[in-house]
Amino acid sequence: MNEIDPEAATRRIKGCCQAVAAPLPEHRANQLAAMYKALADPTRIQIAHILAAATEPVCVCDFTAAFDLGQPTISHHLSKLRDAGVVTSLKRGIWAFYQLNPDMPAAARVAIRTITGVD
Amino acid sequence: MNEIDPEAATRRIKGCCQAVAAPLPEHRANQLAAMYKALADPTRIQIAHILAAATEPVCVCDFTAAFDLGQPTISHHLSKLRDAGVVTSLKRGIWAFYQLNPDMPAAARVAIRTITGVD
DNA sequence: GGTATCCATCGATATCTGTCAATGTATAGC
DNA sequence: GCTATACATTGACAGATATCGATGGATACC
Repeated sequence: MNEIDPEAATRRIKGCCQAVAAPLPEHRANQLAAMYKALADPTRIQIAHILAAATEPVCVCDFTAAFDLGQPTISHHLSKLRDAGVVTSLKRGIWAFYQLNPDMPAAARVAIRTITGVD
Repeated sequence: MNEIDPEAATRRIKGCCQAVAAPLPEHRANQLAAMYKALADPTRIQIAHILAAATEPVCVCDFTAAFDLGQPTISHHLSKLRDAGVVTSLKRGIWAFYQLNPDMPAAARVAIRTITGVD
């Protein structure tokens, strides 16, 4: 009703409160949080690093060889990255290959560049 | 002993394996993962967004007013960001104010720029 | 000093997450 | 078809996390 919330005005007089930026759209905040969550694990950071350095899709067996983790765990991490749109997968015969998603969200691309240390 | 691991050679013949980039130093992967973990929450994304848009340190009471969350929960999120080195805090009288850490890790600075949509 | 306010910390709890062992599914080669 | 291999999925479990209510510590004001 009132243009000014009297309680807020009182608080402002007391010297603590100020105008604050409008929040990001909820879906945007969720989207960014989900992307960072996908990268919020050392193993997935390493996977992203390996994929960023590779010139061809990388076989899952290379990941299971590179990390001291069970095959289901590697599979779990890869699917997290795939769900986040960071990587894509393809099957060739028996093998599954992963690569960075060429259509990765822009925010993810920036993060990958950070991981590779390009800038 | 041998220069070539026969089992690896066999697998290579089968067509699945390839040379893969050396992993990042463990501490670097952990550091990046911890930083992304700090931002892997919608509320903390919003907090970072507000701080990036602010010209002065922001009072905790502004955060408790901006989010539909209890005061202890806000305090929890702020301390997560502080532990990650993304924000710093100061007390003035009764109030606590938070701002982006001017000496934030470079990777965090890139992430904040992503959140604000500057690039 | 007494009281009120702001914020951090503690304790509890429900949910999420990383990991492994076991199982399922699909393909290749015999 | 049978077997072996590669990978995904499921189930289980320990540890982390987001949230809240309650409490505690510090400061301002009377």
